[in-house]
Amino acid sequence: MATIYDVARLAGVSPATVSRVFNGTSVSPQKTEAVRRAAAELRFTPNRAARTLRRQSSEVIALIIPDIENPYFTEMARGVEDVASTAGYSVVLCNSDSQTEKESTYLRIAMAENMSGVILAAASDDPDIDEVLATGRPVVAVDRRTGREIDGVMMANREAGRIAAAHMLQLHDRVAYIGGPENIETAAERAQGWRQAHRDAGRAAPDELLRFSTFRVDGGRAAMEELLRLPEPPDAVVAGNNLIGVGAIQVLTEHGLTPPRLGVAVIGSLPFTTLSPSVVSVVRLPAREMGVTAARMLLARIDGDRQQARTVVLGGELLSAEPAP
Amino acid sequence: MATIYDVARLAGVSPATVSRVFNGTSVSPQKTEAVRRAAAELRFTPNRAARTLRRQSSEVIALIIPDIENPYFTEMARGVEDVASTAGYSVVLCNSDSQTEKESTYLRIAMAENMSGVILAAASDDPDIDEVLATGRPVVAVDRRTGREIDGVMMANREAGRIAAAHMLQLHDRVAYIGGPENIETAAERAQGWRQAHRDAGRAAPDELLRFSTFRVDGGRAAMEELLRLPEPPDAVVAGNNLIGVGAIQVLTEHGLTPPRLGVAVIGSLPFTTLSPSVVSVVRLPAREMGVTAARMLLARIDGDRQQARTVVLGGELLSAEPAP
DNA sequence: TTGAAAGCGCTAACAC
DNA sequence: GTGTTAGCGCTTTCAA
Repeated sequence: MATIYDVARLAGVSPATVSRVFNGTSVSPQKTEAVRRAAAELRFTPNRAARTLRRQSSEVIALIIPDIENPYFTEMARGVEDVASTAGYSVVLCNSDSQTEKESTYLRIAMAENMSGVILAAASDDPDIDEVLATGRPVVAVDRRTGREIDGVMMANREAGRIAAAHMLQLHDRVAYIGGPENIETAAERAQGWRQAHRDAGRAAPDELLRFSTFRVDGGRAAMEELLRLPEPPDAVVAGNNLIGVGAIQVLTEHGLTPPRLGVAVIGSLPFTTLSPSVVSVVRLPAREMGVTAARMLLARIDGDRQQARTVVLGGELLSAEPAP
Repeated sequence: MATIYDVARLAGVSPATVSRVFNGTSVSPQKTEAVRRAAAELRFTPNRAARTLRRQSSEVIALIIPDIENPYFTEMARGVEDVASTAGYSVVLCNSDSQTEKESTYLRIAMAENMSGVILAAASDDPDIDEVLATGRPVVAVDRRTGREIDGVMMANREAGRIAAAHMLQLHDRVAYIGGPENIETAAERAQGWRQAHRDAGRAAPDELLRFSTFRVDGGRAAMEELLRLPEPPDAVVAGNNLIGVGAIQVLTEHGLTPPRLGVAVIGSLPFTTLSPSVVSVVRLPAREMGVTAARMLLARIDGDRQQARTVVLGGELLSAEPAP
């Protein structure tokens, strides 16, 4: 790989001038042209490690998510990437696998690589970000709060849970809820919405129909199996995220209870569904928009935005499978 | 962030000794201990930009895929990541979006960042990798060939197509095929398998039932719609990849033809399916294994393996929905 | 506008 | 085994 010295020699200028051409400071038109020509001829690309070392920052942002195989997060990643790449930033996608340890490793790497900032969908409610913040690098939280005074983009989880459950309660009596791990705020909030819907309908929330599981397909499967084994099983279920929805519907299908035989509402889009859209209600969560918003906030911070930390809350949209009364 | 000079001062040794402690060359136990203590106290993490600049290589590998929202590729990514992170390497996941231009950009970044190697699922059959290869960095091709003499891990595409079609031909007469873009080898090979199956069965391949589309859900949808509008529609269909399968089944469902009313075989796993496993035949492609194998080959090359380029071909596994005769 | 030169933090060759 | 030192390729003062 050619260096600026090679380019400088070929163009008959100093290395500093080459650098200036590539960084937009004023250079005479002739020299600019000569440098461009030489750079093209040598297929010169600035060495990023050197640039990063010198500048103490690189045009890379880290996006750390808990599950790269979950379409909700990949959709969000697309949003982040589109905004970032338009602004000339690259995105490094890191999969924490919901493990705080892996997450910390990636956070250290982000620092050690002098990355410009981090977008974090945290694996726990107390992620290891203080050191990153101490270096002055911005962090934006997505989907899950961090307990820090930083920018964030969240979903209206409680409201999403409430809408989904309320919708089911219009046509069903015993509406179950399967959520993610109780210690993850997202999951807890959505469950609160389910409770709220019962209260709003003047009923007691049937806690025997509430299950906290994992945000994965197998979690949805296990919980649904359990619910069906109950002496008095539910006649409808709210799935706390997309993958739980998939697992629950799989189990229902295996038991001959494919929706709408048993009512199903899912929080988040049903990924790659092959069901008719008219049989399952979905509270669509705008994942891509969450990514776009987070990326914009982060870039603004990188550009020196110093205003107080803001949290943007995005609402879900009910795509109803069943008629409102 | 602390530097090795800070650590050296605190530990009462030279910077070189600190470096040695972190790089495994011989240092006396006492000094090692002193350095470790000082490093811990200062929360020292080696600056990667500096290390990379000096070493001319970083412990990062790039994984470039055409569609980050396709579970086939994210499953592969998991395989790559598991192997790489065990070996102390980080994986940077790049989404080329099937655009050769974006792909080239990421390849340049990989070079400019001095990454150790690249795993590439190419967007075209002639990707822009010669410069990377010229720098001596290894590239391993996955899923799609590159026309270069480099290591690769491919699926037995033709065979997968043949098995899927042969299976459908056991119970059906008019077996259609919907594949990805004809100019992508993967797609063309699988279609050849479909033709082969017809020949093997002593029939002419019904080319009016062959559709080349995109490897996405909308591609599968459009092609399936077309096929159903035919004066003499098919009674079974082979989907050339997972997402085409999803799109095709969606359309069938909307037309009241949910499998098994019309026979469906899919090449690749049906992502997050909510169908009963007994209604759709799947030729499972071992995506994770492809990633694992590719990562191992790449790491071996990085470690100096100089043997001739090899291509590993992985076979698919038929998960049958319908009884063999 | 341009060039010379210092230095970002680290590693590796060399000297002891 | 350990320290000194040069230098990876770039950006950015400082002077001209």
